Amino acid sequence: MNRPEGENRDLFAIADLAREFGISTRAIRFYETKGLLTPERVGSTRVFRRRDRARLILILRGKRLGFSLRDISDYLSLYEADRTQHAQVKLLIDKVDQRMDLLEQQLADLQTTIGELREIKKLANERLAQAG
Amino acid sequence: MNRPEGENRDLFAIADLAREFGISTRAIRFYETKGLLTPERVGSTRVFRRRDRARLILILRGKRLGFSLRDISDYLSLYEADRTQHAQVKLLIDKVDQRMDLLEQQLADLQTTIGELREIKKLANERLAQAG
DNA sequence: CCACGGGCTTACCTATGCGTCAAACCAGTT
DNA sequence: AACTGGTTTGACGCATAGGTAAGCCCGTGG
Repeated sequence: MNRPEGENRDLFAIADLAREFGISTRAIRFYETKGLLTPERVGSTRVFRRRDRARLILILRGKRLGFSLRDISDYLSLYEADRTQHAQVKLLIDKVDQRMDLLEQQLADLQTTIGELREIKKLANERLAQAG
Repeated sequence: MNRPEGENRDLFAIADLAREFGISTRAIRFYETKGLLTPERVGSTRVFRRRDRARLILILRGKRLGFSLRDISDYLSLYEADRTQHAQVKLLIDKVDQRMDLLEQQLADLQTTIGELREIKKLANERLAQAG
């Protein structure tokens, strides 16, 4: 009745992945046009294997991290075994470092903003109390 | 000869602000069309006061924080003195909280990614050593 | 036989946030 | 008068990441 779950299977339809990861089939096709996924075909129908599924997971993580599909594409090329070239890897590690710096900066800015909002909120509350 | 600096003056031309904050005049006009800035006019020429300059600073911080101009616009409405309504403020504080959660999530994801990159780098180095 | 669910492709549409001219208008100077 | 520099409004362009049909094909079940 219920097929084995993600990890255990080896063949996935586009809708399977879409459902599993809560994205649209359109998005998946889009990633393919950008070269991030390269599903096989049976006739004209896409057939994804575990490898594609793994890549998709990395794609989605990359997106959560705020990287562009272009960046993610570069990152994915790291996983193309043999071509693991030192320079490439360094370049990507640098990108990740930059991204971390940016996020830390943002967190700091946010602390400031939060402080201001609390202040505004306090004033608002006082005003409400007086008006009441 | 040299005019007083930002803080001390009260009138600014569009180019003054653009220069001071390292953005284009086009960007400033764009913010105006979006209602984030409302400079006065002398004839057809925009004239900005300290208030506009202050708002611009907030706009730029909002952008650093990754908020959309729409969000920033909402945030700025907080500074419209009297209308500091409790609900509004809460709503925005929520947004900031959400943003913080997101950033923390991103930082966590980044730690994972960094770990993986280090691993890849290590493998690459080993391979280089063997090849050498 | 025919409808129905999925999948495919092509192609146009959207939202963001400006960049990049273009054409025009003043103001002050030479 | 001509030129320079700054400003204005319009309007089109661009990149990113898909959304949203439209139209076609295929296999299945009633």
